[in-house]
Amino acid sequence: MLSMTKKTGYGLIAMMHLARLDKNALASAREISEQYHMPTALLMNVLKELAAAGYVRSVRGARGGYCLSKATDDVDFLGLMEVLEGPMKFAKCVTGTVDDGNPEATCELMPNCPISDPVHRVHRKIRDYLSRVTLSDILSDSVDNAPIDPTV
Amino acid sequence: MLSMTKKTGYGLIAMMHLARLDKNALASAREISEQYHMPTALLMNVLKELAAAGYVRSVRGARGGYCLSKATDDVDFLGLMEVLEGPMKFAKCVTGTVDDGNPEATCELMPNCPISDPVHRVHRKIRDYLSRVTLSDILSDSVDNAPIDPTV
DNA sequence: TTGATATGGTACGCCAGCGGTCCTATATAT
DNA sequence: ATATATAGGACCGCTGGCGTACCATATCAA
Repeated sequence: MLSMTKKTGYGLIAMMHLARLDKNALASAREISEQYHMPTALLMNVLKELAAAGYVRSVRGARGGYCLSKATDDVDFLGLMEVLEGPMKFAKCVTGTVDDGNPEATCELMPNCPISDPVHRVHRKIRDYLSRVTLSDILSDSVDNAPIDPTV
Repeated sequence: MLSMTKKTGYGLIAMMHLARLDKNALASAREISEQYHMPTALLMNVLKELAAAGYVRSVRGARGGYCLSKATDDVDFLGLMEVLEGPMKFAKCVTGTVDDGNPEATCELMPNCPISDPVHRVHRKIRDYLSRVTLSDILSDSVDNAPIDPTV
C-alpha cells in the first residue's frame, strides 16, 4: 500500500531527537523511547541498525547512548528507509538500487513486461524525490509543498 | 516497502490492453490473462473490482467481456491503485483521502506526533504525483523523467 | 431447450513480512 | 562489584498480499 514501516517512523523520530541534542551529548534508547511512547525493545533494535549503518554513533556502558554521526543535511529519507526496510521496491520486479546495473530488471512473470518501462520511471521518480528529502528539511518542517512534476 | 501490489500491476496491464482494443470490441478476462501470463482467477477478481468501480464496462454471457468505460486521460494511477488496494497510506497514521476532513489525523500512539507534519507532506506529495500519472502517459511511455521538486 | 461461455459475488487458505519481545554477551561509569 | 548501556541474535503472533474455489446469473449458439 505504498507505506513506510513503523520502524522507519521510530528511526526518524530518534534521529530528530538526536539532532536536537547539545554537541557531544548522548541519549539512550530508553530515554528516547519513553519520551515518545515507543516500544523500548523495538527502538533498541532500530538504533542498533542505524549504528551499524553509520547513521548514529554509539557509546556503550553506563551513561552511554547515541548521537548523530552525520550532518542533518547528509541524512536523507530514502537512505534511512532503506537501512531499516531494505531496498525500496515500487514494484516487486524492480530491483533496489535504481536498477543497479541492469536497466531492464527481468520481471519474474513476463519476459518483456508491458508495464515495465513506465513502472520503472515512476519508481525512480519517487525514489529520487525521497532521496532529496533530508533530515534538515524534516527538522525545519519545510518539506516542500510544490507539486511533483507530473510528466510520466 | 513502498510498493504497489500485484493486483495493481495486473489491473494496469488489463487497462492497457483494453485501451488498445478497437472501438466496441471486448476482451474477456481469460483472453487477457493468458496473453500476459497472469493468474486467470485473480485477474477475474481484479476486473470485477474495476467494473464495480466504473473503470471498465462488463458484458456478461458468452462472447462477453470487458471494455474501458473512461477516456485514457481520465484514468489516473492513484485512482486505479486505490480501487484495488484501498486508500493509500504512506504512514499508518495518515488517513486515506488527503486528511479527508481532519487535517491532523490523530496518531494512534502519540497525541502530537513529532513527525506528523513532514510525513503528511511527503504523503501528499507522492499522492499528488501519482494522481497526475494517467493511463495515457503510461500507454505513450511518456512518463516524465524530470525530478520531483525536492522541497520538503 | 440445452450447453458452453462469460461475469458477479463471496469465501477460504497459504505464507511472507511487519511489529514486538526476550535472552545472552560485552563495555563502561560509579 | 554493580548498575546501566549497547551488540547481536533468536523467536513469535498476526495482518495483509496472493491466489484458489464455488455458486449464481446472464447470454450466445446449436
